[in-house]
Amino acid sequence: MSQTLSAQLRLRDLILSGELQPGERLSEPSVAERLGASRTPVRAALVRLAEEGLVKPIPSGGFAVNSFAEEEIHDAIELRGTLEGHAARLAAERGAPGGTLAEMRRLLVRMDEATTPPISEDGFTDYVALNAHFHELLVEAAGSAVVARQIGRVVALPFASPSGFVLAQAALPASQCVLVVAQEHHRAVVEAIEHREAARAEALMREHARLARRNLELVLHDQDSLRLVRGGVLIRRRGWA
Amino acid sequence: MSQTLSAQLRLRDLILSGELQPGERLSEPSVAERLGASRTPVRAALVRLAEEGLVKPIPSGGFAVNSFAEEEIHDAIELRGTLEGHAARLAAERGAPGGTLAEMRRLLVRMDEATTPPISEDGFTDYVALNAHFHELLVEAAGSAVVARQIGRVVALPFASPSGFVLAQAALPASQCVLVVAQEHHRAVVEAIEHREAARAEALMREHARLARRNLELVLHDQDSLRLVRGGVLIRRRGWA
DNA sequence: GTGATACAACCTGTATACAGGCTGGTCTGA
DNA sequence: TCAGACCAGCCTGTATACAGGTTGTATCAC
Repeated sequence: MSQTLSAQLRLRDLILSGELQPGERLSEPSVAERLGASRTPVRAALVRLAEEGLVKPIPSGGFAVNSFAEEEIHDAIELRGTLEGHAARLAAERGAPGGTLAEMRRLLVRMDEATTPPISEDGFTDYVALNAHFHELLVEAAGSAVVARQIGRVVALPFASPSGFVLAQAALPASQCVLVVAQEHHRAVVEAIEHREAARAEALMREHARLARRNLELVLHDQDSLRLVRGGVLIRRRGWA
Repeated sequence: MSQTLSAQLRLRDLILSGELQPGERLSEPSVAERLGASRTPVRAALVRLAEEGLVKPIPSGGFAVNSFAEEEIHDAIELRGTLEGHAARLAAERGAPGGTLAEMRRLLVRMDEATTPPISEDGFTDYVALNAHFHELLVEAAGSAVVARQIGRVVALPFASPSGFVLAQAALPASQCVLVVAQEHHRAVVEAIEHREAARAEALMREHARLARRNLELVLHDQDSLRLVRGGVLIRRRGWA
């Protein structure tokens, strides 16, 4: 593995885990020393993380750990809904590859199994992986590299990703019902794509993203579950410093 | 100006003007010599252009000038329509700042003047600038940095930008009618945002982007007008090498 | 004549040295 | 005591040297 990639991954972990505080300046020499690399790959890694949004350029040069207002995350999730709706619509309009649809259906069965009440902790963990895969397949079904790239950029922020709040949700009451609704969305969108019902497919994915928005609000008022959200430490809550 | 920014701008110009051919490998030493900079800023510029999409990473390392299939541009324009529709909907739902709306209305008047038949060549040039500004204001009206950033990424590709095909359009018959329709969209979307008609605002911007798709098809069958499209040399036409 | 191999040129990834500029603190004078 | 200026440390942007790997070509063997 290249030093650049290694630095990018480790730096991302340090940020998302909260070891590097939001607002903290990331000087190249200090990061380089911490990661045991030279300034060149560290610089490249910082540029990539800035692209992802985890790090923000400082006017006088260099980068600092970024933080996110609740409204921004709101917007990012809604934007994901619109983009995934776009992808679902394209898939329905143009027709999705048979193999992709078949895999989505297989995934639906496995997700049903994972979400059959009572849901164990492992069930949630399994669901996170399966759900992420499902959303990847949806993008694949649209068959557009341009759309895939764009969605990838939004989803790069972990709390904007489809599975961002699922684990935190597990710690909340009534969480099992939310999963049931989410599953229904998944099932219905596959059906809509198969039947070439474009408007329905789009509307479903938009509504689907709304579940994440609701989870966001719930989680923000529960310090314990917020810790379960990857990158949750970067979230600036309303009325906080 | 920094060497990095200078290299980025000049390299972008070289690519969009066709001086660097699509598919051509851009080795750091050769580019550095051409631009009179050292490898470090050239490398940074290449990374940024790769982010924009003008340049594509090569598996074995380094970058090559990218090219675009007609379908990709299709998709990029439709994606822009969806994102601008998203922005228009947000603006209508949440309410746009009064100042922004006022400026959009002022712009409408000036665009009307520029597009009153018969339209001179200067009229088209003026319209390009005014149109670009109008679309920027639409994004501003949505009041979301997340959305603005995302739209900015799509629009970075010149032929996916709102004014990408306007100049080429000037060389085509019936072009004046298209401008009239586009203007009607502009007028209507401002009205929709003012009246908080979210669904209407969104649908209008989607349809608005379709005009660009139609222009794309027209232009692709007219070699002369294709030359007027910035970055047109990067477009791979169907059935071409 | 063709295929495989070896070599040479080149290119990327990385480390590091250097110059210019910014920041923060301290000291001095009013 | 407070304000302003100066100074030192640090940091970024840039240039360049070096090592490892890749590509393309030329040559040799079959």
